[in-house]
Amino acid sequence: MGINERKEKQKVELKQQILDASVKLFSEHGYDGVSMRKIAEIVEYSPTTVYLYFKDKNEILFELHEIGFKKMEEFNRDIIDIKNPLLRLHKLGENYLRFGLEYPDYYDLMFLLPAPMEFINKMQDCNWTSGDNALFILKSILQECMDKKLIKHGDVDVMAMAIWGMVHGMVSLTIRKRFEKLLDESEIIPSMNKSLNWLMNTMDTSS
Amino acid sequence: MGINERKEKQKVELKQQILDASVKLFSEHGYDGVSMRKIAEIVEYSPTTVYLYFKDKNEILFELHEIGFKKMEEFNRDIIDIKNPLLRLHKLGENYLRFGLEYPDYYDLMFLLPAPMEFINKMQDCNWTSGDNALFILKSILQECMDKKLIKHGDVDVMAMAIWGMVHGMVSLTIRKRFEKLLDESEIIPSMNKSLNWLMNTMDTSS
DNA sequence: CAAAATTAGTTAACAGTGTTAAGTTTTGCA
DNA sequence: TGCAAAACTTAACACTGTTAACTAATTTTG
Repeated sequence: MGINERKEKQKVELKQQILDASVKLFSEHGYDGVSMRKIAEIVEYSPTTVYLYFKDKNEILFELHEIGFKKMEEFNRDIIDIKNPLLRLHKLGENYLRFGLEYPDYYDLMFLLPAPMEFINKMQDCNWTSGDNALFILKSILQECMDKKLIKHGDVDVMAMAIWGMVHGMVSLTIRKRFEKLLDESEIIPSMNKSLNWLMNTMDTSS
Repeated sequence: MGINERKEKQKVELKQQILDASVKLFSEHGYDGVSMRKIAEIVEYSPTTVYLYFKDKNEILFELHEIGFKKMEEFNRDIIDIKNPLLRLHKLGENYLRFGLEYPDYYDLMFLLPAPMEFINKMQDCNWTSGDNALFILKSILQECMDKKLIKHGDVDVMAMAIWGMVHGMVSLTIRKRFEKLLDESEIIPSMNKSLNWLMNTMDTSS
């Protein structure tokens, strides 16, 4: 069935083109810059054709959110080399902050905007796999720190929530412009890193 | 000038009516339920009349954000009675979490949505007074803790950022539904409180 | 008191949004 | 070649915030 194969390939290609157009709009004009009509214009099809390849706009935004998680994974590719789990945890936190500030739009989609979660909730198998994987990495490192007695014994889940909460909180307060009027522009990023340092030091049993 | 007084009073009244209508829509249908046309319909004026009393929709949302801060202040009315600043800090954190979960829509407007900040940025005197005041309370308590040597000496600004970041992070991850698929529904709120406890204990010099 | 000027409010429109139902064109196969 | 299925488009719905231009009411002035 060579003809069916070719048709299948064309379908996959157009789906990818739609996604590429979405990425282009998203990267250049942010979340609000993505609209079904603009996507359709780029791929040179009518707006309704997009709906033959994606259920709705949320599905497209979900795919963009997935791309964001892949970018974040790349950010953390080098941390596995760090032997000391406490240092590795620290670096993971630093990377998280850096990612959020370098890709605020992707960060928004991954952790702030409702769209991707709305899509997940309408799926049959509604799991947030990307979030699950990211949290697993954090928990594993924390467990290792505890096993090696580098941090005080405690509930890993609770500690993971606290640490993730802290870095997420600082990133989201920054990208949603809540620090702008409170801190000096130039002090925001250093302060965030200092806050992370403070937490790491406070946790460290050797200090 | 009794006639001018009456006119002024009428203007103030209609402005208040518009705000009341906005609060009603916001409380009953959330952020997306507030629209200029719906507000106009409630106050029984044409949509464009609203623009004679508020510069734009962002100004209305800014006012709702201010109402949110007043609600939050009420939440913290009783904490001044707590003598021990470390306990007061703990209670402040607990209240923050509780407020965010009880009034997720107001919390959204106060700390997550861009609208109020966009309004502030277009003002001549662009200060985020409400945010400033809230941060001041946190810093003051932290300073008192440090003065009484209940916590390790350090930079108050940095610690405030870390603590605010953590509680804000946990609330925003909750209301933006990032914990839903990761934790058991019933465990979210207890876990958040445990995380706060963990931080407080880790900070406490006596433990 | 009547005319002019100011204030208050409305109508109509612009330029966009996501999404759906119905209709058309293209394609593949018997 | 005819027909069915797939692919795609047109037109429409029900909204959104916002502005310019117009009308109606009210106040001030001559």
